[in-house]
Amino acid sequence: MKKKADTVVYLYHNITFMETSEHDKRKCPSHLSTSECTKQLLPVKDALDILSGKWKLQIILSLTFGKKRFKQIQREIPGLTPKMLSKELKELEVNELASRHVYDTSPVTVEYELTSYGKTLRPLIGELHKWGSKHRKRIIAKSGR
Amino acid sequence: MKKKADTVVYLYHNITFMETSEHDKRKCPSHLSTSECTKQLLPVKDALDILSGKWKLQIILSLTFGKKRFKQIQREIPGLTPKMLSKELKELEVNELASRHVYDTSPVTVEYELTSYGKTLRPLIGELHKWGSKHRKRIIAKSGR
DNA sequence: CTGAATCCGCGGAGATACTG
DNA sequence: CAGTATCTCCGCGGATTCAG
Repeated sequence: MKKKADTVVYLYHNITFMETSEHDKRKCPSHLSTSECTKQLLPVKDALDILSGKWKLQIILSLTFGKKRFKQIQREIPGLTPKMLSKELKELEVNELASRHVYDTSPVTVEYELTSYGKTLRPLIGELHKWGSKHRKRIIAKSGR
Repeated sequence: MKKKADTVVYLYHNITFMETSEHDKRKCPSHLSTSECTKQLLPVKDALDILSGKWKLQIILSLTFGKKRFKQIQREIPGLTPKMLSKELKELEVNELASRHVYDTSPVTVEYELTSYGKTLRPLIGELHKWGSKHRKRIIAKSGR
């Protein structure tokens, strides 16, 4: 968890802050002012970071169907290794999209669950789905298959 | 441009097709049926592919402000090399989000422009922006800076 | 100016094995 | 079961150079 690296600070949430003093035009499209950049571009990237990647979406989708245990999720998503699952779940937790509950059984039971905040992603995913469907149809039509 | 690789076909649009015959549970979350997977997951991924990556968003954003020449775009986006810009623009073209016009001057002039189809991304980006902004505020508040 | 070609290094992710 | 540790490999993307 780095603290500072040049003019940009990365937090563990994957959120990029601009150091107001000196970032200027260097990390930002030059047709935007500094504040415009922060306002326009970064939030979109934040949202994208949450959803993109090879597994995130599938994990989120899996959790929308209810509480799941670690192994359960892994079984549902072919090819997903424990290392990756662990990493992704941590990110979801840090961003408060999923919650982790440990039950003191033996061996341990851990359940993951989408938080109510996590469920606010629904409409966004809906929009992605809407546009994606149209796009898919359009492209398939073109390539004539 | 591969044609077939196992049960999945990748086209140059980055669209993933399922071979209906045998993909079954192998490339898909097992809690979804084959058709469900195609219907639910893939379109969202399509949309995500269009927008994610280090440069795509900035390029699209740059083009929303009007026609631009190659070098012009590059100048506006710090750190963007011609190789990457070229690659990204090709993808946008292939997906019909941007169009390329060559003018027979000397040296050559090439202009890029968002297609009207490309502009249909607007609401989607708007949604990403909306959610991303909220998320950003939430996380910043938590980490108390 | 608008790219294409080449080289190369780093980090992300897979495979495998291991621990509490 | 729920992860961690270690190793390895590959490919993205940066830097640089060249061509039309």
